[in-house]
Amino acid sequence: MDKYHHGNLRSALLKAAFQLVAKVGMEGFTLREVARRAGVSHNAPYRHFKSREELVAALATEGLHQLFAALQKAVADTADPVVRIRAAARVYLHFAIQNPSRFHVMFHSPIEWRAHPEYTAAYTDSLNLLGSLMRSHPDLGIDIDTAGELVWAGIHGITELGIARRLWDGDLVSLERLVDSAVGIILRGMQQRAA
Amino acid sequence: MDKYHHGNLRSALLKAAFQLVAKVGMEGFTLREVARRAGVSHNAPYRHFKSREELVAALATEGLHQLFAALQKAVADTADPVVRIRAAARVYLHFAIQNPSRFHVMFHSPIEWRAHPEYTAAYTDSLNLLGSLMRSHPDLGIDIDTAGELVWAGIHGITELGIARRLWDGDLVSLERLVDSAVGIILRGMQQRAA
DNA sequence: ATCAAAATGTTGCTACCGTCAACATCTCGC
DNA sequence: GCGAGATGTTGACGGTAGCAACATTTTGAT
Repeated sequence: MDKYHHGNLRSALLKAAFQLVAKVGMEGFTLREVARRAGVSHNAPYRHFKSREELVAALATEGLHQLFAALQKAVADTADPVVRIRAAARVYLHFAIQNPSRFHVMFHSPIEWRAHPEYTAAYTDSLNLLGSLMRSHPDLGIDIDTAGELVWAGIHGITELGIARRLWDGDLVSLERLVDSAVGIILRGMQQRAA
Repeated sequence: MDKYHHGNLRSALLKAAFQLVAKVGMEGFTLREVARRAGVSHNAPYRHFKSREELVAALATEGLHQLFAALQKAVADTADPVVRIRAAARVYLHFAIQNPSRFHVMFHSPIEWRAHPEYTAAYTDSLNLLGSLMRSHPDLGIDIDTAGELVWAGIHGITELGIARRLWDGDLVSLERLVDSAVGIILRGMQQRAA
């Protein structure tokens, strides 16, 4: 059950969609253009996605899976909690900088996510990963979930502003330094509160 | 030089646009619908905005002005640096929570901002305000600009995730607490680095 | 005060988009 | 091998951004 007329058109559409969104961003992202790039008629996608929004949701979900995989890989290298958190933060940043449009789809699509449980599930995966990292860090002096949210928010904020070119001269290394600083500062700030 | 046929159609269009974007978000935001709401023909806006994108850019810029004004007001109440920073952070959060679509237009519109210097200028205003707040805080033990960027990124991250309902149960107070915590933790983390 | 020119608004068009309905074709289970 | 369901196509409809041509109002020089 793999090749009918086209052969796995669904994943071909997703691939074409990723390429298109990388090239033209969400503005100018068109269902018809995706179909064109997949070499099918403008209505073929409707056999695999109920609507344009469903395709975008699938795109976002797939992006989250990629991010989760990257986070897992980055975290596997060491057991030191701080190093792992920093590694995760850097991967988050890198992912976004290298795929800004993809990141945009993942986090800024005006979609009612409650109607897309796969998305929420994929989201929760990464969240849980970060949570477990925080749990392995001793002496945070603050509720674990709150600690995770704060670290996440800090990284996310730097990443967002980085993508938007607000605090970025184009030098990825300096942004990376900013992320490292943020992780250190936030963790230190939490510990001091415990004292 | 104020009233021609309609009378200040430009600002009427902006007002209509704000209402429309608040009601339907950026998806479904239509130049023609804006014109309809302003009671003019579908092409009248083109006498005041070169394109749809120009209207969106004007909307974003106007939103930044509103945010800047709110920040200024919030900061005027006291001289204590920490209190001022916290007040600014809360205003940032409130603005975004109360006008999520407006916030979205301001920060997520896929527009080449280099082509819109008024936007960049409006942006810089708020940035400078935050910078001056940081400058009045003693003993940060870190480059002032970097400190400002980090605080800003932290607040921005919480705000973004708050809007996206990632870390929000609908209770604004708990989000506010999170922002307060973040400000305290980040400032403490910076100071400790100095020691 | 006049009147040409500029500013502002309207009508109508083109090309494109998302989506629906009807039709065509392929593949699988029996 | 054949019918049913899955998959892809064609054609249509209403809506949108933007262009061009036209209409109307205001302005400013005389």
